[in-house]
Parts: sequence; C-alpha cells; structure tokens
Amino acid sequence: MILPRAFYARPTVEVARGLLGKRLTMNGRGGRILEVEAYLPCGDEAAHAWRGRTPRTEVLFGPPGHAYVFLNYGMHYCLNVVAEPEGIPGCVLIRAVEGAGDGPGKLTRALGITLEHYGADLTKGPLKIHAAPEVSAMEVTPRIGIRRSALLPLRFRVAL
DNA sequence: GTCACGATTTGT
DNA sequence: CAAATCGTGACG
Repeated sequence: MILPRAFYARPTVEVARGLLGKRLTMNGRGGRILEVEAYLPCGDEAAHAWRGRTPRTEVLFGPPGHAYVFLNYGMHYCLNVVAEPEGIPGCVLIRAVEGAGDGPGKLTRALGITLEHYGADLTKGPLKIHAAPEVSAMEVTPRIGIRRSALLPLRFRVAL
C-alpha cells in the first residue's frame, strides 16, 4: 500500500521518524529507508527554506508528499520528502536506502533520481513510498555535513 | 553581472 | 586532507 498524503501532512520530525523502515521505490527498484534527517520550517538555519521562498525551494511550500530534489556540490543529487501541510516548508532528507547504499548522493545515483523528479508526487508516478511495519528501534543523533544548526538532534536511523 | 559557497563523494 | 564541479543566493 502506498502511503497516503495525510501521512506527510504532519510535523516534520514525526514524518522523519515515520519514514524509517518504509519502502522507497523508483520504477520498482529500491528498499527500506534506513536513515533520514529532518529540516524544520522554523528556526532551522540549515534548511534551504530558511532563506525564504525561491524558485529552488518552491516545492517545499507546496502540498506534502512530493519530492524535493536538488544538485549539491555541483555533482550529487539529494532526495527530500516534503512534509507539513501546504504552505509550511518542512522536509526530510533521505540519507540511506536499503540496497542503494549509504549517503544522500549515492542512493539518488543508484536509483536514477535526478532533477527530473523535482516536485514528483510520491503517491503516484515512478517514485513511490510504500507502507511498512514500524521499526523496532531507532537512533537519534545530530545531523551530518552541515555547519549551521549542526547540533540539533534531527538525524534518525534504523538501529542495528 | 559577478562571486563565494555547499544537506557529498572519492581519491591521495 | 584536498579536489571535483555548478546552481543558487547574496550583493552591487
């Protein structure tokens, strides 16, 4: 069963924790989500939406359940899931997917995700997220690879 | 229009 | 530890 849009229309942190263990598929390929990071709509200086609404961050302000893809370091794509009700720019960065390797850039390359998928609806189309049982345990740690607000405990991963 | 920089990965 | 590599956002 594909996750309904209502699943995404919740606080960013709840969506982030809920996504762990769910199955992300791209044209049928993919696997369980093992690691994510939350980027909050308010008070989070590391979030792209912090600087305001721009062409790139436009989708973050739209309805939830869509993909926010961006090119980073001029060579890697990163996949995010838009959370919160429409108008509130929260999102969840997918950092690791089972079978697609660890690392935001590696999994997008492995699954063939590019800017073409910017704004893609995750409830239909080639890129989907399916329901799955809740994970039994998860770790919560500070986010990685950022400078601003780096200490906030917004990184979640499935415990081994 | 110009410029510095980043939610990374990979190789030295 | 440093390079690769380019769109975006800040500034003039």
